[in-house]
Amino acid sequence: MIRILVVDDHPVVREGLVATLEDDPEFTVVGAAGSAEDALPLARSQQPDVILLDLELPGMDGIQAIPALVAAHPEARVVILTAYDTDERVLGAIRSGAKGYLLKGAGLEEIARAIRAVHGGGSYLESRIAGKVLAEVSAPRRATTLTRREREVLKLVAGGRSNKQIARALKITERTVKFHITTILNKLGAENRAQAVALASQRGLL
Amino acid sequence: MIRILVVDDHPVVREGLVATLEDDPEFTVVGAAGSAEDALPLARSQQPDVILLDLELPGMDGIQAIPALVAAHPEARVVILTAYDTDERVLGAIRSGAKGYLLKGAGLEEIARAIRAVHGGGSYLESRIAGKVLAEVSAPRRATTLTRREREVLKLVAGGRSNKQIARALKITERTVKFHITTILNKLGAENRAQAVALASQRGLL
DNA sequence: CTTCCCCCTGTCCGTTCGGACAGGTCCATC
DNA sequence: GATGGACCTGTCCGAACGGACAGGGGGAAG
Repeated sequence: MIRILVVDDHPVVREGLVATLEDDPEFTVVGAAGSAEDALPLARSQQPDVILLDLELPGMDGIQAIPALVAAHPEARVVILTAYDTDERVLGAIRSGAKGYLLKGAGLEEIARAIRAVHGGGSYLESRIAGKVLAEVSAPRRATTLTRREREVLKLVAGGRSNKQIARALKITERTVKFHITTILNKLGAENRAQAVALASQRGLL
Repeated sequence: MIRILVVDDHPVVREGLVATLEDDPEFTVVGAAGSAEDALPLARSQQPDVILLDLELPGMDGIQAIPALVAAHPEARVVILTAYDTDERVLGAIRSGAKGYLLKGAGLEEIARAIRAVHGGGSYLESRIAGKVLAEVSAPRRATTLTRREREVLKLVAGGRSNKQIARALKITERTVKFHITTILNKLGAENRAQAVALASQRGLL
């Protein structure tokens, strides 16, 4: 009997998961929450074997929630079930300790397979996700990680501000703004600021 | 007894909706489909009173599916239940004939309310959605609709192409490209191409 | 203490943008 | 046949952009 905690802010999805998991005699849902904050005390008190976690949550971010949940109950194995499939999200979740990653749209049998896999000490990545992870380890890591300052600059660029305006806003020189933008373009592989905004947007960096 | 057809490509959401709707004695689910193509014959054969429709579907787009479903069974009232809340999606769905619009995250009672409302000949818009619709009718129409050509140009801009490159790609003059871009900036209310890309991206125009 | 990373600054220069002026054709609707 | 929308083109010009050169300071980790 695998004890499961469901964390999803959509009532429909949450109730659907609870109902269908309960149908399977090898699973029992010991708790359901709509936010990471609500899930933490449940993880402590209910001692679930597996936590099914959505990444898009109100309040605390899903990625941050993973270590917090594991800290609350170290035996728990976390399986992500979300609509997001950007590299940042996927790799962030894996690095934070998720043992499974499913995309919404996954069939019920696949969810069951993933739960069994991680409960048995293994891991389960949906094929599309597995591909991303493999690409990450095989490629020496194309620096997609922008520094805090670079993200600040990029957000202002996306807001339509000119270099001069950004300089004023951040209290730095226009020259420094140009420097940051050059770095951003290199890291993202963009030709100019417009493409940088497009790439950042589709990778969820804004 | 309100007859309902559920259309959603996520098995979890679909099953969750079916299960919880069936719990309510005033509803009966007469069919469930994962795509518009599968839903059309069901709409014809099952004659549902209300169709719960997700907008993100494989194959035929959800917005296009609305008139098709209504054509298949004119008595049906369509309620949208989706994660998208961009102006384009919302207004597109309403214009296409949707009578209700709910966001994923809506509670089960709210979904029930919406179904009863549209079945009674009324309509039901979640408050956030209602705000968008009101803004649309009150404001004399801020032209958010880009022409085909403008979208073409904007996509190339987002791809990092310069005006000269766009001109070559579209076999027009660089001057004409500038003309289109000026129009795009005005329509989107952007200061420059970078912001235009950001706005277009978050409104789902790319 | 050295190394590495993030952050900052400077000059020079060719290219690109975007606004403001003004004009044309094609096509569907009325 | 007129009207309006989408699409196209032209010149001029100041401002903005992005690359290339080269350099300094502070904090964290080894």
